[in-house]
Amino acid sequence: MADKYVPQEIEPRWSVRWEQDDLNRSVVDPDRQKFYAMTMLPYPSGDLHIGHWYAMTPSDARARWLRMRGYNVLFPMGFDAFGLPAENAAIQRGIHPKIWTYRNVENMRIQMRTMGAMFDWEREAVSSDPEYYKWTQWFFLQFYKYGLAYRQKAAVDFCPNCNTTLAREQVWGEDRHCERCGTPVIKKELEQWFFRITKYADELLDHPQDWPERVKAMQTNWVGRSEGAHVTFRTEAGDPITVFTTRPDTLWGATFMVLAPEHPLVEKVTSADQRAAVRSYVDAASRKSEIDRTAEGKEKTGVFTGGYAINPVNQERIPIWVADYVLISYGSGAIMAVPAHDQRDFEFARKYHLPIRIVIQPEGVDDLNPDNMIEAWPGEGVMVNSGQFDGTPAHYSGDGRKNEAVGVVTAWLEEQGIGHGAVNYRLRDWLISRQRYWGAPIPMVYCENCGVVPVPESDLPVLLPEDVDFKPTGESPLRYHEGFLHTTCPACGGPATRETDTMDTFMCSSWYQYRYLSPHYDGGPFDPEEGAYWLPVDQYTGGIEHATMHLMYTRFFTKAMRDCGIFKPTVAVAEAMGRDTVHLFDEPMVALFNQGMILGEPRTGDLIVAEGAFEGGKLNASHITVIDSLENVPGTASLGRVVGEVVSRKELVLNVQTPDGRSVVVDTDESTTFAVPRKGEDATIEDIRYHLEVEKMSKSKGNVVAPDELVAQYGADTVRAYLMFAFRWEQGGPWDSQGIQGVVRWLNDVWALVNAGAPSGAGDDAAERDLRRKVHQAIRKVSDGLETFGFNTAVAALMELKNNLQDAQRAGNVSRAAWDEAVESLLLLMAPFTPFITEELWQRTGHDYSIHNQPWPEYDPEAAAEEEMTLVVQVNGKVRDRIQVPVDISEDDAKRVAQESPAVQRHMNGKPPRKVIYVAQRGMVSIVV
RNA sequence: GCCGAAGUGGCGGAAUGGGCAGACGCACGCGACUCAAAAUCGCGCGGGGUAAAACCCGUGUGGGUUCGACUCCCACCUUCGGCACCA
Repeated sequence: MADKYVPQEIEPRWSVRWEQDDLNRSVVDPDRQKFYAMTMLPYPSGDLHIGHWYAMTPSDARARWLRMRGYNVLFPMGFDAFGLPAENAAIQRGIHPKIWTYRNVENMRIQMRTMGAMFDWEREAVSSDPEYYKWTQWFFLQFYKYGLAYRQKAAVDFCPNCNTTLAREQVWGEDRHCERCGTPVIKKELEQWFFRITKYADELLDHPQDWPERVKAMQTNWVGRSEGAHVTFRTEAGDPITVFTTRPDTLWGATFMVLAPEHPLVEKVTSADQRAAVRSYVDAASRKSEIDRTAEGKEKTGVFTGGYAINPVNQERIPIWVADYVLISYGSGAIMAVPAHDQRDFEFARKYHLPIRIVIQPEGVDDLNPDNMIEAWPGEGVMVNSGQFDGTPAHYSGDGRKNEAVGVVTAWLEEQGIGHGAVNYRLRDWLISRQRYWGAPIPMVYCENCGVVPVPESDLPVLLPEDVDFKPTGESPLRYHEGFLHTTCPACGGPATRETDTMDTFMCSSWYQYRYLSPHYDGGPFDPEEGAYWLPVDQYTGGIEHATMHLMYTRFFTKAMRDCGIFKPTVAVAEAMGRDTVHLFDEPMVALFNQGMILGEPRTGDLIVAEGAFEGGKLNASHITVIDSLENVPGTASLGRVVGEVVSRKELVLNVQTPDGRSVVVDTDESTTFAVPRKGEDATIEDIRYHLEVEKMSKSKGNVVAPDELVAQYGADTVRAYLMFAFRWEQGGPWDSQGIQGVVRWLNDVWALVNAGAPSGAGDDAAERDLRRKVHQAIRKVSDGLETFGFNTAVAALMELKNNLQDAQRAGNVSRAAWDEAVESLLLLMAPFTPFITEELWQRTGHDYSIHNQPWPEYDPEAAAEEEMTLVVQVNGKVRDRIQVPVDISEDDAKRVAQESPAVQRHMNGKPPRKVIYVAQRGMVSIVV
């Protein structure tokens, strides 16, 4: 009897061996085709989560497969190590962010090594290392030099209780409260640094082909391009008010204008008698948060300024209103209101009894009438009430929103000098300033004489000081660090102060794919020799949650780098290598794939009988018994009792739902006794299970799955394979702690099967052909699965192949040679999924180290082809018989055999066939009578 | 409201370009082994129907195209995700 499969013994042994032998070291080799595979790097939170395994191990399997197919594969890993949690730990627990972060990094490195991933640790990059953030700062300087970075006042979220600025993700809930103390946040104006991502708005709309449609759609939405025209109205005093409109063809229908409350002209156009009303409206609007403005629902509010504007197309005098449904941050902060053809304007006009004029009359329906319209008509029609343009058709063209009237009117506006075609975007520039300590300092200096001065490149990095105080003062601790704050001006040598804000951590993660190439290189952000070979990233994988932030920023970064000339040295080397560099550095990642998320495992709460005394509505329990069904409730006690399912628990208090749907509080104390069958009589309240829904894993919900424990229990191979088998990778789903048994059995079977060796009987030709066929069918399925990220079907095919091998072993009808060939293929096909057990068995079957450097088995369609097939016969579209026939049956024979079938004849009822269809590829005959 | 994705057994899921619905697993049931349990092995496992077959129904709902629809078209429902007064 062969020994047992003990992954705990095998896995550490091979980990050490692979590391010693540099098995996963990837080096530039121009003679081989490169493949840069990358998965999103983790934040060093301290513990590797099952979600990390779910994201990384399938990605690793695919990288391994590509390596076996002959690619020179680079699959690096690192840490996105700047960020808020480190600072929170400092404030809450008094640990320095650096110590906390690096301790976590160290721990996670150890955890990650158990995954068996082919990470090239020589290329590890940690974004909080000075040798990393030096270059993050360098990028800032380059962007500044090329006009892509600028400084401006902007509002940030601020918690008045914690006295600190908050990042977006720290603001929670509809009422926008502080994540830590629950106080509603307020807005605060601060001078901040921005990157001009809007300059790339159009280019960002043009996505790499191999990106998911979902991500493309989200980014397109985010950029929010809309085409139309800028038209300049004038106030009666002659001040220009430029508006953006997508419908210049409705200009003649403008019956009023609306300014955003923050619009600079509000004060000036307001008449004396309206001043008080306007001021109070503007004040009220400024006190409301964005959410308040929208949370009030659809009801629009506004106030008349008393001022008038002149419509440049017909010289009409129209009133100017102020309303907060017009946003200062979009377009010009002013609109022309065309209530007949815009729903928002329509609602506003109805509420304040403003005139409505039809200028697009729809065809084929009753004419619109301003008096009885109940909604705006944004659709197609013919221009009316529009002077010389009356009769101009306004129909949407096939390719988008624009109608022909827009083009005609826009041309005329340009001719008249009152407007011009324009494009507007929803996208805003990227605010990168953070009033935070644990990030890369922005390398800028403020001098009284010279103003804003960049730190010279030779002075980088601007080091983050370590001796700082973490009192929540509302500003970065850097502001109070005298040694950091005070410096000399690089231009004039006079006294100056440093910028104390640090950079958004999305900056660090915008270029890490480049730093991986040469994490210790000091001649630039990355070594051009490496870049010229490996770039760009061929396959990027990660969570969908980064669709609009990280993935837009990293695309912007690459384009900005290109325009700053940062790729020039790389291009030169690449061209010398013979690579085509046209558009090579326009995008950071050629292909993208998003995996889903593992959710918590649902379970029902324990059914309990709680006995004790009622006090008000709550039961003070003296004894609690867990029961298996409501049918065997134990004998009645004289005391009060509650029977039902435990829905939740908070410390010593249980919430119990009774069968009639009532919710009862059951309180316990040290004297309460518990009887839990699975634990015995000495159980505690900790042993009572409460109800869990399917929801995101979190410590507070008590539904997290710890990969370390799973690895200790089952081994990494099992955890890897289970994560790949149990879910559609792109979808994810709730964890199922029972399902892993299937994978446990599979690997145990493979272990036993391979160790047992070939069956002793003589080979049977047909059986051997059969086995070989199964092998080649598996090669195809597994390869297909890996290609398309269908890891679950790939593992299913491997399980099936194991079943086939078991059958052959039991039948004992294949020769040793045929058996060995099949086993060898099985191990090779499994290697990307379960690297440890396959390496071990590869060695035990007498093969040369390492299985991971072997070529991927070649698929032979002839070997995979079936000799027989099941001919499916349908009569009037319903399957009536299945007949075994040779694969190469002729069409005539197939049709004849089908019609001879008794079952088929029965259903033909003696009627002649009207039509007989033969589908050779599917082995099917369809008879119509 | 707009944009996008998805609805298949008790559960996770499979089904190449319209062609045998439910691969592979989990759970469950019955049997074997065992003093017993676990592990393991064998059989069964969408619903109805039958002694067994035959047969009928079945991929969110309702229509349509087709010899044939999980797959294509139209309308709708539900769930999830993104954006949201964007002029």
